[in-house]
Amino acid sequence: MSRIASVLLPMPLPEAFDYAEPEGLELAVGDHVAVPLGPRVIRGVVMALRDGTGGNRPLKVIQGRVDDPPLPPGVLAFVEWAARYSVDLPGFPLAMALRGLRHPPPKPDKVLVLTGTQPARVTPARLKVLAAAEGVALSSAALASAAGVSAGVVKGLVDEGVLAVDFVEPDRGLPQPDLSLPPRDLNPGQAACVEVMKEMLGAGGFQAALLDGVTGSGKTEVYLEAVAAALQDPEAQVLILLPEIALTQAVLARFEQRFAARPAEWHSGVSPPRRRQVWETVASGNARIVVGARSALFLPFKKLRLIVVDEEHDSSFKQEEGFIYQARDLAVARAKIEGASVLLASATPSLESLFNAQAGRYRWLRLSARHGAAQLPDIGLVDMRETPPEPGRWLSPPLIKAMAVTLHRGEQAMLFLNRRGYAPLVLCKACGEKMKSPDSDSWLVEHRYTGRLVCHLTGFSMKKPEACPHCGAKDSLVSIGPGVERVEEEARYLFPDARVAVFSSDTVMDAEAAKALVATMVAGEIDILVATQAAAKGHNFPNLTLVGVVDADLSLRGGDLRAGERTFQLLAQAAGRAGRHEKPGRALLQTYSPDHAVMQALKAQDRDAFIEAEMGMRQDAGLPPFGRLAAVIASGPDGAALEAYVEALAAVIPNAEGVEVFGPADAPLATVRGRRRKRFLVRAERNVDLQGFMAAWRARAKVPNSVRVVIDIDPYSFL
DNA sequence: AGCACGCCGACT
DNA sequence: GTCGGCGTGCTC
Repeated sequence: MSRIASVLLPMPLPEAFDYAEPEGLELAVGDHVAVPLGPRVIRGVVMALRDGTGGNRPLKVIQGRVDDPPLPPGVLAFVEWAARYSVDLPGFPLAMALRGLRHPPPKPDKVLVLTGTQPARVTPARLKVLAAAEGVALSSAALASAAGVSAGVVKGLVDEGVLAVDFVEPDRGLPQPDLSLPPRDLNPGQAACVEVMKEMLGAGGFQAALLDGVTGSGKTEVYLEAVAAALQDPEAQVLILLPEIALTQAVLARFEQRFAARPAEWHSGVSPPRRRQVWETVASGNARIVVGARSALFLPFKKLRLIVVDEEHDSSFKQEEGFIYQARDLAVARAKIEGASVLLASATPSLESLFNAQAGRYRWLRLSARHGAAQLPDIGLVDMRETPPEPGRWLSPPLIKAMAVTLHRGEQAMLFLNRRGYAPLVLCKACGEKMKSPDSDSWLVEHRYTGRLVCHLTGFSMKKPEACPHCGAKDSLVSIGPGVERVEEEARYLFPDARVAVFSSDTVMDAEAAKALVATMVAGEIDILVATQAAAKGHNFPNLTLVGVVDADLSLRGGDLRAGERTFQLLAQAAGRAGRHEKPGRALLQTYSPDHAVMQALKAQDRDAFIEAEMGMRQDAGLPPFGRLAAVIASGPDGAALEAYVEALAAVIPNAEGVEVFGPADAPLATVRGRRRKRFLVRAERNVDLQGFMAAWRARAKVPNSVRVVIDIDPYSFL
């Protein structure tokens, strides 16, 4: 009996395609295969096999098997689940699962080894080389430097046949974690959490827990021990998901300390050849611990037993472009598919996770005591109406005074402002024209370091003009509002002797630079650190005792669903920077609305009060986690075609119980990169099959060629 | 995503 | 008279 293989291709196709299994090739589900597609040959993955022939129309025949490690069943199921969940084409999540295979593995290293031949002439320099080469295989440059001789001496010996070129595989086997090392001392609260985790892992099958502990309460120790417990199974693998790569170095170091081996690392900063290596060691089961960003969820684990999602509330887990997904939710799904445990950890859990914990779907592990001698910082509000900064300045007198005291004591201060650049808006004081990006509605942000105006949405940038491009007035452009660069300027002016540095994605481009800056801060070589969100979490600065939040109201403005939640999280995290160690810390929040419930809850450090208020509000409005949201964003360069499509879509909204559709409206940024954007927002009851509704709706209207439609399940950014 | 097929402008 | 622009439609 011949067989039909259902082959999924990493391309925007609606479904897996059927191919005939060739004579004499025994395929298996998960195998990589090369298949003809139109005039080309594409690599795909066998999703299923069944007996049969093409029937009416003969099927094309699979060209052959590609010799890469097959995808395990868990990944295949996960890919299908993720596509259904995101209402998107299955080729996209498959492409993510194959990301490690796009590049060849690292090339073998060229090394020199002794052949046993004796040199014709023996010189002192040659003797040094022979001694250095004894029993090792080094590259010629490394050998020359180890022997302290020039490259010429080494080359001479190679030419004489004393040394021979050999090729060795670069270190493939990852160092294995040492599970015999003693755990760190845990306080009773931490020990209790670890016990629950051990119980969950012991019970087997899908289990979920929320590790809810204030900043500095020692969550990392808890999950390190949970990892140790999971790895008692000699084949088990664990995945630690982090919201951004700036955090990975610190976490990798903690694991290295605990297990005397560096975990495998997976994120956009890892080189393609290295990625392939990691992908293969994950597939073979040799990588026991993987630390990575959200895309690590698609790795081909052989026996995944535990997923830890650290800083689970962090909005960077939401992938907003291309294949749209919320990595925290997919982590739970992957754990379910694998029959593994998932641990969501945060000092400020998302309302969604708290909701699940309250409902008993997740075990709720609470850590309240701070680890060691560190104390919670004292949080104070600065009423900007009572004690405003001088005109054109952004730091209020109380904050400046606190900074002076801190610096005088030889301690460090951090000023936190979640805005890159110098000023978020430049306008002409003569005609009032606002500098905008030519192909988008967003304001151009002034960057003084580079002297340019930059659109943070599209990347457009231009030199700051001398005269207003609208009315031609000279020297009429004024910078409105603060960015980190401007706060840095003010800090330097106020404290000319202080060492001031900026931590933002403009000054700290990659993980290396982040590491270097953190080290400088820890070493006490910075007095005032001005930081955006990039530095709001994860690092331990022992001598940091003051955090000033320049604009605490920033995310309270605008009608965003999660604004209050985000502000609370951000400020709690930023405040948590101060006084992690022995020195008591202090946080000062500059606000124009000190009476706002969020500000009051923060000041009182009353998280429960905040959550209760916020949950009540969400419940009344039927918003997540009590209801579900989805967005449709249609965009295109042709305004008329877009309008027509959106009208057509509005006319065919399916009738469904418990679903409300709002729109079409201009998306808040109505033009991006020259494309107009329209948006529908869908609100559904919790029990509604939202994905089914969205898929059915979209299928009812033909999409014109110039229009692109994106469905965003559980949208975060309303822009 | 590619790649072909298909109808309208400046060239050997 | 052709070469080629990229619009649109298909790939088991």
